[in-house]
Parts: sequence; structure tokens; C-alpha cells
Amino acid sequence: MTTYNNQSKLLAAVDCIIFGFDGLHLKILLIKRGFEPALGQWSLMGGFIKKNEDLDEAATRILKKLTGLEGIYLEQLHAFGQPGRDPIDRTISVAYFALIDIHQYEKQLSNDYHPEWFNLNEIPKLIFDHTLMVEAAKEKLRYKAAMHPILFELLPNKFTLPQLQTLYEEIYSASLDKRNFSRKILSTGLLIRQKEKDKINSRRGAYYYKLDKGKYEKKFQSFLNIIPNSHKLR
Amino acid sequence: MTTYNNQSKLLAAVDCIIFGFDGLHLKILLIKRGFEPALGQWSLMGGFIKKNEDLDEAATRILKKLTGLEGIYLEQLHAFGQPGRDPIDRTISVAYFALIDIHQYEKQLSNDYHPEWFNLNEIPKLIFDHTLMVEAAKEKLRYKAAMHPILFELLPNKFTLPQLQTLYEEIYSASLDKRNFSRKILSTGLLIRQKEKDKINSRRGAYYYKLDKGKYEKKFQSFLNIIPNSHKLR
DNA sequence: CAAGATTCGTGTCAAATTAACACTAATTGA
DNA sequence: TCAATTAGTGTTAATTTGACACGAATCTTG
Repeated sequence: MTTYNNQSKLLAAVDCIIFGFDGLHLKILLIKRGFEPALGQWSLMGGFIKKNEDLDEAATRILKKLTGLEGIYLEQLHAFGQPGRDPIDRTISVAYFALIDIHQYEKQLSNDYHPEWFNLNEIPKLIFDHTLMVEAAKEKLRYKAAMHPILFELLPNKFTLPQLQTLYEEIYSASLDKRNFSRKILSTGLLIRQKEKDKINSRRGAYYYKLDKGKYEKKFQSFLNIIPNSHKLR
Repeated sequence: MTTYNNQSKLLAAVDCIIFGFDGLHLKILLIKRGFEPALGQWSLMGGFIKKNEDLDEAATRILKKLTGLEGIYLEQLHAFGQPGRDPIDRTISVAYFALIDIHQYEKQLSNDYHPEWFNLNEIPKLIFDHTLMVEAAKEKLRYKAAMHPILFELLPNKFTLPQLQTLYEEIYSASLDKRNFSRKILSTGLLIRQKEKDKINSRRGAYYYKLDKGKYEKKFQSFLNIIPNSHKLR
């Protein structure tokens, strides 16, 4: 026997939950589905896995197709395989979540997909089980960000501590003490203060910081405890 | 258009990494593959996903087929989809990991699969990408157990603190201070001390404990910090 | 150009948590 | 009954955490 007989084949797809942060709110990028079924309805960006493509490759390809971006933080989230989740044909979808700097994205809007950013609490009805996927992605992002220095991926190359704090506050719907926050963040040693200040968002101006890339790679697995009592969440 | 034309279909499978603990060592259960290709080689227990089956269902079915057990801790680990990972036909496999009480298993060995338990550091060469899967499962188990009270799943209904400590020590290749260990574990309030003692493993005997199931469900998300400096691991 | 408004940046202290550490108690087997 | 083994427990010092408030820098406006 050199084939697997009698096993039913099915379609395999990838869907991407793309997070961005506009300085105030955490958002995800949705598209208007361009083909039947559910043409015109809001959907995650996705696509079928090609014949000679690995899952990660497929996700990277799809992310690039929508955003034009490469070298993005991308992580496999979960495989979804309910029979009937796609009404047309049995399809397993492997969901990925991506964190992008929303400003890099905005520069190049040229798409057939009519993509739009939605605040997390204003997400429209989505096709299939995409709402489930988004929920799972939100949860995983919160889980992971409580322990790993991951949220930098949502900010520009240079960012300020107030920006970073706002992002944490948005993600955890919590307000944080800025003295404790900066103490914890700076104690990781991951940030390098720049000489320039951001004078756009305040009169006085806040120092820009950059990630220490070397330490970032090494320390990625380190656990932060940015959110006081984050272990009591949920 | 009411079908997805021109998309290539493929096979979808589930593979299970089954962990057990014999009181001394953490082990995984492997089988001798019963069909070509790679007949007779060591492999994870797995199977194709059926026509009307969800992924979790498939994993549950496969776990039951091998161990006879139901109601087992089972969690999706990762989807593996390298083209060519199965030399016969393009197959995506969704890996699950399971934690079982090895003693419940031992009671009923009656299998065509010739299953055997292997210590984690004595795992033989496995087919396809199963070695990768096992590595990922080990890592995830260590990650998760550092923060969630999950290891009880590997122990019998009644267990002693020394047993539990040995399990933690085995998983993290660390030796722990038993005073600090018991303080931390008991402070979760998850354990209920029984009146009987385990007189098998020591002369003096150690109290048995049972899980407080109610609190366990509620507190599952709680973060423990059993391993001092677990955040410095890896 | 002075006064007011805004937001940034920083330090202390008390409370809680953590890690390090050693001895007595219970039981069995010789 | 003595020796050997393993269980069970408490204190202290160090570290980490959370709560808390004010002066500094800069821009705007009158």
C-alpha cells in the first residue's frame, strides 16, 4: 500500500487576525469578502493553502498580500475544523495572529479587499467562525502580553513610554500607575532612550525609546509582570 | 460559484502526544506504526480526521482508541503542515497533547499497536515530524505547568506532596525546597488533605491529598510560581 | 511676556512575597 | 531498642510590589 485509500480529503486554509494600534485603540483589520459564499460580508483575511506551501508560508503570503508588509510578528493561534464551518465544502482553517505597526500599513492602501480597521469592541458580524477566531486571538494576545515583551510589535520603531502605557491600558482595560509602569518596563533593560523627544503628543515632549534588538531576542521568553495582579484576570 | 474550484485538497490527521508519570519519570506513549509507509517504526498515536468530525473529537477518539480512557486532559498543541512531512500524500496534522494518570492506563493493555512508554530523554527515532511534535509538546507542558495547576492531571486521584514535588522536579530538572514547595502549593487552596497516608513509598507515610475540583475549575487560570525563577528558564 | 494649562519624569515607604535555611516526628526493619 | 529513612513544619532576610505626589518642561493665551 503506497497510498492512503478511503480517507476523505478536504480543503485547508489560513486566516489571519491582524492587530494594529493607532495610539488610542487596539484594532483589527477586516476585509470585505470578494467571492461567494458570503460575498461582501466582513471577514478575516485568509486563503487556501497551496500545493507546496507550509502553513507559516501561507500565512506570511496572505499577510503580505493584504498589507504589503514582510518581517511581521506572526504566530500560529489555533486550528479550527468544525464540519460545516464553511458551508460550501469541508475546510480546516489554521488561524494566525499578526501584530503590525499600523502606521507602516497606512502608507500603502491599494487593495481590492476594501480592508478596514475596527476597534475591538466594534467588530461587525463576521462570516463562518471568524468571530470565534477573533475572540481566541484577543485572549491569546492578552495572555501572552502579560508575560512577554510582545507589544512593541504594535508600535513604531521609536515610541514613548506614555504610548506604550496607553497600549497596555487599552489591552487590559486597566489604568496603570505610570511610576510603577516605567520602573517595570525600564528594569527589563530592553529599551534604549533616544535623545529626541516626541513633541507631537504633548507640550513638554516625551523621550523616544527604541528596542534593544539583541536583548529583545534573548529576553523574549522572559516573563514580565506589567499588569499588577494579571494572574487574577479572567 | 458554489464550489471552490481549483483548490487542492489534502488529508488532515491528528496526532497525540500522551504524557504519563510513573512516580519517577515523565514518559510519553508511543506505538509501532501498523501500516505503510514506515510500518513497524515508532510513532505517535494518530489518525485521519473523519468526514463529519471536529478536530477535538478526532483527538478524543484516537486517545480513547489507544488508552481506553475518556474525560482526559487534552489540548490542541499546533498544526503541522510541511509539504512532504508525510511522504505518501500531502497531510496536515494537528497535534494534541494529553495528560493521563499512567496507572489508569496500565490496567488495560490490549492493543494491536504495541504501545510502550518511553522516558522523555530516551525517545527513539520517530516517523515523519513526530520528533518535532514531541519537542513542542514538552516545551508547552513546561511552559503551562509553570503557571497553571495542570500537573495534577498526571497523578492518581489521591496523591502526596512528595509525589507532586517529584513530578515538578522531573519536569523542570530542578530540585526544589520542600518547605517552600508545600507552602506554595497549599496556599493555592486547591488541595484537600485526606486522613489516610501513603505508606508504600515511605516508612513514616505521607498524607494523601485530593484536588478540590470546584476550586480547580475556577482557579485553573491562576498563575502559580512553583519554580523559583521559572521566568529565567530558557 | 507673564500666567496658566498640560503632560512628563521621578523617589520613598510600607506591605507582600520570595528564597534560604535545619530540625523534630513518625515509622519500619534489623 | 536502635538505626535508618522520609515527612512535616517555622523564621528570617532580601526582594519585589503597589500606593502615593510633586516639581520640571513647554506651549498657549491673554
